[in-house]
Amino acid sequence: MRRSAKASKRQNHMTDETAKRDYKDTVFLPKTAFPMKAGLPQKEPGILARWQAADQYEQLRKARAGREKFILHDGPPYANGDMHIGHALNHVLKDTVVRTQTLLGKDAPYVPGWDCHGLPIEWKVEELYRKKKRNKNEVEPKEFRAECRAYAQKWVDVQREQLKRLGIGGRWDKPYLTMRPEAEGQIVAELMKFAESGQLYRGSKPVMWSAVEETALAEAEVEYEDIVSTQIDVAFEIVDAPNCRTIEKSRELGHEVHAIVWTTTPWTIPVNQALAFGPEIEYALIQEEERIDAEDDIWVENRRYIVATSLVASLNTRMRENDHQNLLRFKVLETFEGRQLADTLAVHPMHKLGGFYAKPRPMLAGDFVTTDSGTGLVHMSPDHGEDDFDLCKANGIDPVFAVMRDGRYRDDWLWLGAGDVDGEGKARRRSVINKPFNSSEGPICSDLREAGALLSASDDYAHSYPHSWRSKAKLIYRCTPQWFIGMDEQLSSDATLRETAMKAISDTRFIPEKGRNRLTSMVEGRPDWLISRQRAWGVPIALFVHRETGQLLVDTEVNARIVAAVATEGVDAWDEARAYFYLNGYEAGDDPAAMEGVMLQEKFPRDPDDYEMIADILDVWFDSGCTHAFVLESDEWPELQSPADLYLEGSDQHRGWFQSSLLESCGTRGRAPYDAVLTHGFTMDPKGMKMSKSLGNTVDPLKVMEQYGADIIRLWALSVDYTEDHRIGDEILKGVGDQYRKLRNTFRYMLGALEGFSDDEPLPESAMPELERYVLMLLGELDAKLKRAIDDFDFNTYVRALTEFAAEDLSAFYFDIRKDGLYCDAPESMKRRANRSVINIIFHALVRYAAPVLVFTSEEVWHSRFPDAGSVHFLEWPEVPTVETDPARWANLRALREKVTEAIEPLRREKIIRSGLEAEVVVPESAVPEGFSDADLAELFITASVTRGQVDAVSIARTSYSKCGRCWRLLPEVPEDGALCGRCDSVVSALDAA
RNA sequence: GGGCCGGUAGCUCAGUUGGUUAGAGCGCACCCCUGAUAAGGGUGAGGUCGCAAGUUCGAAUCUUGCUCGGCCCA
Repeated sequence: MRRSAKASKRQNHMTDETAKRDYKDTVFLPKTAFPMKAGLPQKEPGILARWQAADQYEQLRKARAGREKFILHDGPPYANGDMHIGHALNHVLKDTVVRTQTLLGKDAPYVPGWDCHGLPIEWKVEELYRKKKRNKNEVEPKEFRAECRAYAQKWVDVQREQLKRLGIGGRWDKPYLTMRPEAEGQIVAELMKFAESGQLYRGSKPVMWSAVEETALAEAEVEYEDIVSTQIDVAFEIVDAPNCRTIEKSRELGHEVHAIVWTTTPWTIPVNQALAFGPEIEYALIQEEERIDAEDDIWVENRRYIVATSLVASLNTRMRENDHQNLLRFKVLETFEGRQLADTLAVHPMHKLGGFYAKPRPMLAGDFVTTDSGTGLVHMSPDHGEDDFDLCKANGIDPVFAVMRDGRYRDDWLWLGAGDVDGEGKARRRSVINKPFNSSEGPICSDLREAGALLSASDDYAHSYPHSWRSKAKLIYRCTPQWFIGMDEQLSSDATLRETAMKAISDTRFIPEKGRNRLTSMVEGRPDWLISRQRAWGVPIALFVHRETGQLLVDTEVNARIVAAVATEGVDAWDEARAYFYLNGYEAGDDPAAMEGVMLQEKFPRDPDDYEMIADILDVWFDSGCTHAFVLESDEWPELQSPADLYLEGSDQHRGWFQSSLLESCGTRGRAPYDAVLTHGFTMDPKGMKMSKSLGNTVDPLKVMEQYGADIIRLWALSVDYTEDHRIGDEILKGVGDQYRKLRNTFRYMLGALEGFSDDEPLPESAMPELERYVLMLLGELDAKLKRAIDDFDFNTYVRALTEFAAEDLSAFYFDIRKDGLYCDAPESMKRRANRSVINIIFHALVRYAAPVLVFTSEEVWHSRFPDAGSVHFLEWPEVPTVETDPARWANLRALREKVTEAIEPLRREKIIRSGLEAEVVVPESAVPEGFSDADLAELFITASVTRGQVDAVSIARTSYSKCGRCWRLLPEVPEDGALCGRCDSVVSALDAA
């Protein structure tokens, strides 16, 4: 019977003097001061401080001067509020792009920027005013803007520190801000280019309008909420239907025929100007079939109605639910095709008021009419709907501007205008978003009911409706004068802006590719670009319009004066007091006749009174669309150039910055400002649900940094598939932490293994054992894979390849096999030197590979080995040796190794074998790849011995050899447990002698 | 409501033009080691590939519908 290891040990102690010696001191264990525990939250700020003190960004620019450039142009986040997880992901991706390109040896500068103008900041400042009981209208615009500027600057500073803490490297001492005068001037200059090329025009258009804030809102400022509205069915009597026999026949028989429209915005009925039908839709002539106990006698016996056939049933339902007293049902008399309604005329229910209401309302064919809901007939008010506006415009019907800024009808409006009072003399006029005003009992419904035109009205229609994101007030469409950039103007280049942009999209690389579709479909179908806003905090639409002719003044000299002024003084330079100068180039008091070189027109100075000085400002999307002009092309950041290699933002920016930049650049420069566009998805909670403060499922990156460290957030951001939506949560972060520790320990082991590694120790690859050569080949494969991943911006693959290499090829395979040699071989032995040479090569490669990902930890690792060296981030991509080995042979070897470990396991469970070193292995001869000796196999499998036999499967037996007291291997040459093997004996002798 | 995108083990991800028992790493369970030790090694259990039809000899992969989630738009 074999002695158990425990028993033999005890016996050695009792019987053998030499076995008592503890050889631990003679073993070359890894030694390093690099701690296992990271303590990132404490450590990272110190590393940051060192970078800052060393002026890292500037030094890096110098180090890479003259190299091929890679320009990632930062999309400006809005300077409002703390960094959130979306910013963190976005900036980690950007930083990783910059750092990987830098690592590849390129000069990859990064100038961060902020979007500073706009409504959200105005709102914050106004909120502060309200708290102080100040009225914004009493504040000088200049003062108000100064406070907006200060507010934006405050958040720029806050976010800057937060992003720095994340380890984002960049020109933090000089970021670009859209509110710098230089930027504001360039933005005006860009606007002038559109004006000068004839792409800019003033039009009117229904825009999302807040009657509370008294402003048009951008799409991004609109949010949809579920509300309950009043729905009404209104009858418009048809007075002429030249192409519809069905209607005419009925009319000839003495019936009134009414078109029924359905709406959830009763307030638009007073501004109705037309009706729309679907030419492909089938309509029905209907009349009431039964009615019980009609009290309100609006049901005229001889009336017939027109609605879409498929919607008769739903109309019936509304009628019934509307009034339980009057159970009535319509029956279909006849049907006809919608196109027969062409040239039909109806009259407004309030036509008796005369004036605006007297004119017959044409019925127009509209592609947008559906039979999803309503009646298949749509009431049109060009003032208050986009479809309405477009269809009416096409038919020569102009908006009437009946609703004022504050949401009330104009004073002179015939119905519900200022003079409209109820029986008690109270004004009936209210804001059109007022709920009672629209209700079934409100003045509109009452009047329609009285006019016999209200078929149904119920305050029960639940739907999603646009609201202001700030005030939460309901929004309306309201027609207002606005400035546009035309998408389909034929330009001198012989292409329209739309065509130029489409071409630019096809010339752009998209990562992932699906972004191309998205941008294409948006540019393809988008309307003209609305760029004006009626607000205070922004870049002025610094234009003059001749009052008499309505002509936009396009004079390059005037424009140049304005641009120069804004570029030095900022947006406040657009001041009425300066109008004379801008228009004429000299001050009002000067006598042009007395001036030298005076041009003819200057003798007849332009009178500011003849010109309207536009008070609108530019939408912030125009600002940010100009960043390429005032950042990439600017002399202020000489490290940059245009076009950018890459724009990188969230997928929402297809509609935002990617598009505004594209249109701006195509309109002024004929091409995109970028060669490639990378988009990332959004970060969700652990269940894949959107994060929101109200749900309480947000993850605060600042807290994650406090708890785990910035490197963990970075590793997280690079581990997920950023091209899609992805998740974050405690479990996920814990997993990332595990992954981090694995990498960290691999580095720690290498640091320990390389302790005292000197310059004359490395061996050439040619002198290395095959295992070393194989591992170098694996490193070469990894290297190629990582390079490809960088080219593809595929950081997920990058990180995975890196961690799998560290865990599988190094930790579980190579390091495990070579532990024996590393710990126990003589320091000068070739095998140990080869091993350390390879670990050294791997160390230099891995610390570089890891640097763009774990920016802090890699620095810590690097300085742990080379305390006096510069930053790891100055290093370039490693040159890994190219080594030829037969990969298939090694793959087979590793497969066999797995079979062996698998076979050992049952014996381990039965306590027959503990360590693999106690196993004598027999492997099927056929399974052993060419060229490995039995001794090689024993070493690679970390077993006592391997022999090959004519067997089908691997078999294991416990060895009868004794265990070396130093290296713990069980070998035939060891006389008894605790004695030394030959190798250890000579090493120990040498040490003892020394 | 419309357009686009996505739903593969507990987690993060692979799955080439449809083709043998759907893979990896981590985590987990168990075992070993105690000379990488709040580490290291090994083995193993986890998936009706969102659901349902269809095409096909054969579908995670193609088609349709549904469902859940996301972005954008209304």
